[in-house]
Amino acid sequence: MERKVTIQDIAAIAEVSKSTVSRYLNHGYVSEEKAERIQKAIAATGFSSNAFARRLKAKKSGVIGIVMPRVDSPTGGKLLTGIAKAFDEVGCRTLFESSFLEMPREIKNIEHLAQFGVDGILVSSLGITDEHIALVKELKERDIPVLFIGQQHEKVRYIKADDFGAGRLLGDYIRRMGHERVVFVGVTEKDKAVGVARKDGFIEVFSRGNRNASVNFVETDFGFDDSYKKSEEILAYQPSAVICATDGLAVGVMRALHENGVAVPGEVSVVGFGGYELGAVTYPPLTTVAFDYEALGRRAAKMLLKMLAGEVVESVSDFPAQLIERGSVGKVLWGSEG
Amino acid sequence: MERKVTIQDIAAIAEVSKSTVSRYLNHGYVSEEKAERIQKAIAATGFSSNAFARRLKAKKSGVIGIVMPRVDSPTGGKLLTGIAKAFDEVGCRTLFESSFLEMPREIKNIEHLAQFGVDGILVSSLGITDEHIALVKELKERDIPVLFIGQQHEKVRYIKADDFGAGRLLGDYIRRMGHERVVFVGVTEKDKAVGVARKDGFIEVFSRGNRNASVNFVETDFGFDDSYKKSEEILAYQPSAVICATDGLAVGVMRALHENGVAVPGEVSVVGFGGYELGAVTYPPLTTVAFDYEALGRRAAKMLLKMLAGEVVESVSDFPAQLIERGSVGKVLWGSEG
DNA sequence: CTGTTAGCGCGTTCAA
DNA sequence: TTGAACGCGCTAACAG
Repeated sequence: MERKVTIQDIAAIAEVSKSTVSRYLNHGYVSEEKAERIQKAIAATGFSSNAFARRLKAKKSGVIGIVMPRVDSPTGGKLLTGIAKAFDEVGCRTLFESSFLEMPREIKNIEHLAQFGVDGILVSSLGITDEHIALVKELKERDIPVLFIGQQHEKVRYIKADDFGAGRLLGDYIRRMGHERVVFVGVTEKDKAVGVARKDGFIEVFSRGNRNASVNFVETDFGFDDSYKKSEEILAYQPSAVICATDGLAVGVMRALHENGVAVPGEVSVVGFGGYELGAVTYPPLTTVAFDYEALGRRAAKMLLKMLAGEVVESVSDFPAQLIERGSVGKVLWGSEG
Repeated sequence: MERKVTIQDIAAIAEVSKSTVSRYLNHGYVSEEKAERIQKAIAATGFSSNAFARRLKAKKSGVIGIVMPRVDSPTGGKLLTGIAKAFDEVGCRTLFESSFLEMPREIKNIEHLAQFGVDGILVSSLGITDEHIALVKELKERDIPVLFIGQQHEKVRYIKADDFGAGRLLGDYIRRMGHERVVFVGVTEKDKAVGVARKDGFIEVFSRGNRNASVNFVETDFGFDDSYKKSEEILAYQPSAVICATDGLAVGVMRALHENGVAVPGEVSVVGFGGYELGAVTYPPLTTVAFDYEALGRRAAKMLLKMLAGEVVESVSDFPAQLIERGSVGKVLWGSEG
């Protein structure tokens, strides 16, 4: 590898023409004898074909574009890990861009990546707008498939965790634990997945046919500090349980409760969504509805690979959640409320 | 952007030759008049030059390769964020690969990226071996600069946090708080930064000229669970303070202490290295020595950019740490030990 | 099954 | 200052 090894070089070493090498690399219509010589030459030089040159002709670069809002979050990190592993296994490279939580930037990222010449694009989205749809349509004509992660829209292909189901799971659980007066700490409804689906799922199961059920809603930003600051508002409702749209929010609430001398789960129960490691280290450890984001990432990668191969894939919106009972939810004794 | 816009297309629109467009894009030896026409065409089409084609000729692709052990960690995520921001600002793309914590793979990643044709490589390393050095030397001849992050070796360019200084900072602090009998919970010495420098720095300041100082060492793997499991061994030394090489380790120790009914910081103090958010949500919140990994990432990116520009840069090993006093360290009253 | 030939989109000569 | 012609490394079409 003294300098860049080209297909030309190994053609010379193996004493064949470059096209034979190319054929060996791509389809395989080569005689055993020459194939072996080529194989040796490649092994000896550590050659791997230049993706830039290949893309020019083959329209395939082996490079996948990835857009994420951020990676410095447990969710984003796990997701990217799953994606990276899956693509790594099939020899695909990943070109990474971040939207830094800005929606307009997300669009720019996709355009960028497409113009760059990636084979396909994976977008961990903040929300799918009309602009997204138009862009994806254009890219489809240019044979660049796009798969969205984490948000849904019937006009595009997507894969997302079952936020609604997760909400239902928690609604059922909290109800069975005897809670009736609860506060749901959520985020902006612009986020259909985290802000709407989780809440709706919870309310549907929790409130259905239960006259005594009471759900008050408190909106915060994402993040530990934000829910912490809203604790006064939350406590004013005198809930027996606080349901938080993310684990980060839940941890903030727990901290506030702790500082106000409110016992968890003795007096107030707290639950979150996410299953972050964060929640495992608190006192008490946080009960949560967990998504396996790494698995979600892997599956997304595999879906895109299928799309690349021209197969038709169906969107996935039921990627399952799992209840992890740790120690932050208690059973309400009959008549103990108020 | 109906289909891929090429330099040819905008040449036609602007009624100039492709080479004029190319010149406009790269140097700028174009008449004002034509420059304006070209400028308009580019804006109208959303054109951006095809990196694959460009790399073929120009040997510059505007793509930087990044190798990281993992991203599903607070450290990795912050680092990548800083890197991504800095490169984004100058219009560089980032090709990402993970070594998945395997050292041999780290080498493969670098080779891969180089053969792919990236302009330069940033490696968040697990440790710099002779193989690394040889490879970097080869790549230097091919004009592909490599910058290591997090590990040091005099034969390569690197940037790393001042682990030794961080250890000293903590050694001084713990000593001033009156502790004498402590346990240092560390990781393998193969990791020169985390496993060696932090410990050595701590011991140097903590023990110097203090006959009563006693530091026992317990080795664990990285990770919350690992230190948790070693708690018995740690407590057997009856320390008044436990120093942990990472915050994750510290949180595991705190949990074990808590479950054993040992008050923190009342009976035993606990500190970590890292400054992760993780430590901010525990009870008590964890006192720690923090590194600003996002800033570190930005600085690394800028260093590589300079190397790309042909400037000579010096390795950095004093990226500073900062003590964050939260609530897990108490003052030892005179004579209260044992 | 194989080698020859012709571009992919771009940057860089070279004359003009 | 400009445009024409060439080639980067590779794959695909062709003829053998």
